[in-house]
This record gives sequence, C-alpha cells and structure tokens, in this order.
Amino acid sequence: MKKTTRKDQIVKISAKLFKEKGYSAVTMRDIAKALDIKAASLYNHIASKQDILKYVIISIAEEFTAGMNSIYNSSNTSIDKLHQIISLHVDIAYRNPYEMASLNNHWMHLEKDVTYYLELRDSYEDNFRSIIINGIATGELAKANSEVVLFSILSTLRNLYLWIPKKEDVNPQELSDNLSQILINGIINK
Amino acid sequence: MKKTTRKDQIVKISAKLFKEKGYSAVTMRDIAKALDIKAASLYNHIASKQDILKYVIISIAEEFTAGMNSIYNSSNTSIDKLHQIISLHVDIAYRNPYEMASLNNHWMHLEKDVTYYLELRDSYEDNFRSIIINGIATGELAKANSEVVLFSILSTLRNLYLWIPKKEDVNPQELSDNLSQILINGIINK
DNA sequence: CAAATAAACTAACGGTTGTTAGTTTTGTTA
DNA sequence: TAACAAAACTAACAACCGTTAGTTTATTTG
Repeated sequence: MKKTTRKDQIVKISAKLFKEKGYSAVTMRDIAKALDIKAASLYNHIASKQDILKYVIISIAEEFTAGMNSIYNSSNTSIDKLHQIISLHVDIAYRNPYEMASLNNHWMHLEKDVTYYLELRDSYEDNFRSIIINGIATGELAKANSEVVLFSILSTLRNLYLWIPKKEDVNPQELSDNLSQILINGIINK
Repeated sequence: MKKTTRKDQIVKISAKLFKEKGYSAVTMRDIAKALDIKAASLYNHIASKQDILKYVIISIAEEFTAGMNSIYNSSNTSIDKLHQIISLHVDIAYRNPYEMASLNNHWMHLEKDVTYYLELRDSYEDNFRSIIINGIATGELAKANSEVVLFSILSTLRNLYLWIPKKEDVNPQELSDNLSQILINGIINK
C-alpha cells in the first residue's frame, strides 16, 4: 500500500489544471492555491514547474511503451494484438484522464526531457506500425494505406481522455469492446 | 481577388506559433519578431492577443458548421453524408493545418467568445450525431453505440492537422478515400 | 522532552508579460 | 508638393512570472 505524498498531490492537481488551461497558462500560484498553500511552499517537494510536468508525463509514457512491448512480443494474431492495444489505451486513459492531456499536448515544454519522451513515443509507434503492416501481410487485415490505418486508430485512442470524463458511468470493458468493434470491423452494416 | 493584409499575416503567423508552443506560451514579441517588426506595431492592426486567437478560430469554426449544415440538409444517404463529412474535414485541415491546432486545443482562451465557439461546435456535433443515429435506424450502419461511433470518427478527423503537415505530398482526394474506406468499412479483411 | 527534520510561511528578486502613449517614418492622394 | 493617413518606431507602465532566501511552525524520532 503506497501512501500519497505531498508531491503526488502536487503532480495530480497540476495535471488537472494543465488539462483545463494548458501548461503555460497555469502558474505556480494557481497550483498552490488549489492545494491551499503558498507558491513558495511547492518548492519543498518539487524542483521546478518543468519538474512537475516531467512527473505528469514520463511515467505514463513509459507505461504505454512497456505495455506495447509486451503486446508486440507476444505470440498472438495481429488482430488480437490490436484488441490488446485498445484495452491498454482505455485502461490508462481511464485511470489518468488529466495526465493524458499533457502527454498529448504539452510535451514540447519538457525541454531537456523532450528527447527521451520522443524516443518512447517513436518506439511505441514503430511497434504499432509493425503490427499493422504484419496484419496486412498475413491477410488478417484488408489491404489499405498502413500509415492512414495507424493514424486513424491512434487518433481515436489518443483522444479517449477527452471523452471518458464526460461520460459518467462508462465501463472500461464495455468501452473497449465497443471501440474494438468499430475500429476493426467498421461501422457499415454488411 | 483578395489581397493579404498585414492583419492576415499576423493571424497566419500567430496560428503557426500557437500550434508549436501553445497560445499562452507565445508572446506578442514572438509574433512581432516573426514578422520582423516591434510588438507595439501589432496594435495598429489587431486589438489584442485574444483578438488574434478569435480571428484564427472563429472563421474556421463557422466554415465547419456551415459545411455540416449543408451536408445535413441534403437528401443523400447517411453513408454518403459521412463521406462528405470526411471530405469536409480533409479539405479544411489541408488548407488550415496550423489554425486547426487552436480550434482543437486553445479555444478556452477565447474568454468572451468561448460561448459562441461552443454553440458552433455543439451545433456541428448534434448534426453529426443525428446522421449516425439515422444511419443506424435505417439499417445502413451496423448496430453500435452511436456515441462511440461519433467519438471515434470525430477524433480521427480532428487530428488530421497533426498528420497532414508531416506527409510531404499527401493528395487530399486520396487521403479522403483512404479514410472513408477505413472509417466506414473497417480494417478487417472479410 | 529535546533534537532534528519536514513543510509551511513572508518577502523579495530580476525578468517578462500585454498593452498604452506619444512620436517618427513611410506611402498615398489631391 | 503639400496634406493626410497608415504603419512603423521608442519608451514605459503596472501586473505577473518562476524562483530564492531566510524564518517560523508543525511533526517525527531518539
């Protein structure tokens, strides 16, 4: 059982504020006020504003990359791997809806750590791309522009954070199933 | 033939900077420097920084709503309407990749004009939703959670601005066709 | 309970922000 | 070419920014 430290609280509330107004528009005084302390007190727990952003983003980026590696290296069919990727995204977005906003939109303010972030993201995308190309090669997937397929699925999955908090009682398993059906089988009635 | 005014240049270069760093991180001095003038000179052409954002966002939001109204009120099948919506997005994103970033991510800084923006967006989404629900009712579309269908397609279309500038020689018609195939027919090989 | 540590505070810093006022330069029209 | 308008300039403003230093208060530990 791990306890929530003050630093955890700072990172969590910051992620929420970053999502609402964007990283640059959120001041240290905003963050402090949300915790009912003074801005200077934040520095007993974190090194800088950028440091907070790093804690918001990097751990989740690593979780995605690790999850993708595990899926990629399994011996499932391409379609099963796609189902697992969808589940991975739903699961992480469900647990971290605010953090996902920074992961998607505020990573460029990481400055020093931006290179590491991009390595994680590229690794993730490369594996995703391979799975799609392989699925087309084996005939599991229809012939299509693999870059457009990748872009389309990834766009939907990366936007889940915008949608999940608006739906009160969304069930992750059910959402995952619905997405799998729509993204993989399409929406047309055959 | 309409000439490009200084104001047009300011709005255009601002949109590009807003996409790269976010609205709040871009200063009036950044915008001025990109045009090789001083920040104070900008105020001969625009009223405020927020005013620039308004010019970046609102005209495109109106273009989307108008395009959607036209499609919605036509007498085509639901599936044809979906094809047309995809074309609409590709067309607008192709012509305004930088502005789309503000439309998607920086609209909350419109302050006074945020209500009008949200009206346009809601109207757009309501029509989109109706088309999907109608398509399912007539049997053109498979039975599925209409909200997830809407979310999935909209996520892909709204992210086009991120993808289009990265692909050098993307042909809008070809992209539109690829997207239609993938989003409507799915990716599975049947 | 004394000592040590953690975490809050006040006050202030140097720099940057959007914006204004007033002035000069540039370009157009009578 | 004189007069006018458009668009640039310099200088500065009050407010706000992230962050630091030094101090006080609260909590934990020996």
